[in-house]
Amino acid sequence: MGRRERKKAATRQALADAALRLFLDRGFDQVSVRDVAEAADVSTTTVFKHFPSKEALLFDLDSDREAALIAVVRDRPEGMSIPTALREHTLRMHPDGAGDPEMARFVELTESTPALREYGRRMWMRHEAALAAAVAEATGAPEDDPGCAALAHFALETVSFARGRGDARQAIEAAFALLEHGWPAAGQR
Amino acid sequence: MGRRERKKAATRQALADAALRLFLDRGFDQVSVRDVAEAADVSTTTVFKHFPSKEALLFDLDSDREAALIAVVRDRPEGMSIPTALREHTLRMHPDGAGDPEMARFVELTESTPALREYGRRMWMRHEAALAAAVAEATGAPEDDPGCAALAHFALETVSFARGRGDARQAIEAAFALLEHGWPAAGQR
DNA sequence: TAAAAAAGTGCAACGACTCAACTTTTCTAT
DNA sequence: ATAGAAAAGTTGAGTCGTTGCACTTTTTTA
Repeated sequence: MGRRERKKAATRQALADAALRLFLDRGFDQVSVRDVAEAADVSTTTVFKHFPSKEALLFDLDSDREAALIAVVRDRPEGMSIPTALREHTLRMHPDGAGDPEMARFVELTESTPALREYGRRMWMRHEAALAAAVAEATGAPEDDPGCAALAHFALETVSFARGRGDARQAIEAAFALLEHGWPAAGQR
Repeated sequence: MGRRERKKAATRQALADAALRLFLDRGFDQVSVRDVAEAADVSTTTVFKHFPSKEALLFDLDSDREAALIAVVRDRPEGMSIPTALREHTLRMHPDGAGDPEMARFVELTESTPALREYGRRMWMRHEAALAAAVAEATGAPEDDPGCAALAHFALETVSFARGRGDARQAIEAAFALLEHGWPAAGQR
């Protein structure tokens, strides 16, 4: 790895670090890209050579979540339904305040800033096509089967739905119950 | 209605008209707010006194869609399930190229411009809470029941899901079938 | 090793949007 | 009816995110 690539990676890291620190400190909207650039001692243009947008400064660690999602569908235990497997995965991934306080502050920041919420949702929803394909593969349906695509879409949407509700865990469970069993008929309610 | 309010409404209408014409003509990103202001013979700042954003210039006719949504749930025919009623409503509202060509061009514009797609979705999703309350009311569940909220969320998401898929009608039907009957068990697939 | 290609950096600019001030219109108290 | 206050419309100057163009630096190629 040449000196050039090392310096590039260092600059990128310095930018991400400075951004995280400043955003947590003052709030996303109270920090300008110029501030971040200055804190990392580069020009504002350089920021956008490393990151496609201001929001992207925060969502740097974004890889192999798609792979995990697909593996959950493909490698689920014998007899477990796809919605159940996805529900367990979603609940497992969901950041309950239990983790370190740094993470808690990060989650609080992203959920309370509209631009970040929206960006996070878009990033998450990018996996819809891949997940739909995995579901189709697992059930033997045609690759672009609309039912599989709908399940993929709604399963991913679940985390967006859980946001802003009081009890996120309960919301996720209710949403997946609907996907698994459908809307209860009038008699059984 | 005084002269003042009339003039205000006239300016607002002139802005919306100019915006629609210019956007359809050149495309959303190829028209600046300044262009719209100039076409309506006001300053750019005035535009933002009438509309909260550039996107809002297009989504002016936005009222009583929520009322219709709630009425669909409340006044559905005896014996018709809520998901079915919402499915019929969604299909009925969906703009198939059948209407006037002006509408077709409008739909094409909003669907091909990312900023407009996103904005349209946000506006549409604003009705989630009201729809969830209507569903809870209709089933006798507590007002903030997570299952009712999930149905409302997913039912609205349906149109977002149908976007970008080849056959929108088929997509909507598949999505509502999932909400109505749940994910088919392994045996019946 | 020179030249050329590629990549990093920065200045200046554009477009969306806001702020503080100014003007005009409407309301209210005499 | 009218002066003065309050409300609302309008504006020019500025901020912030983001991009095009020019320049420097590093790597590759002849």
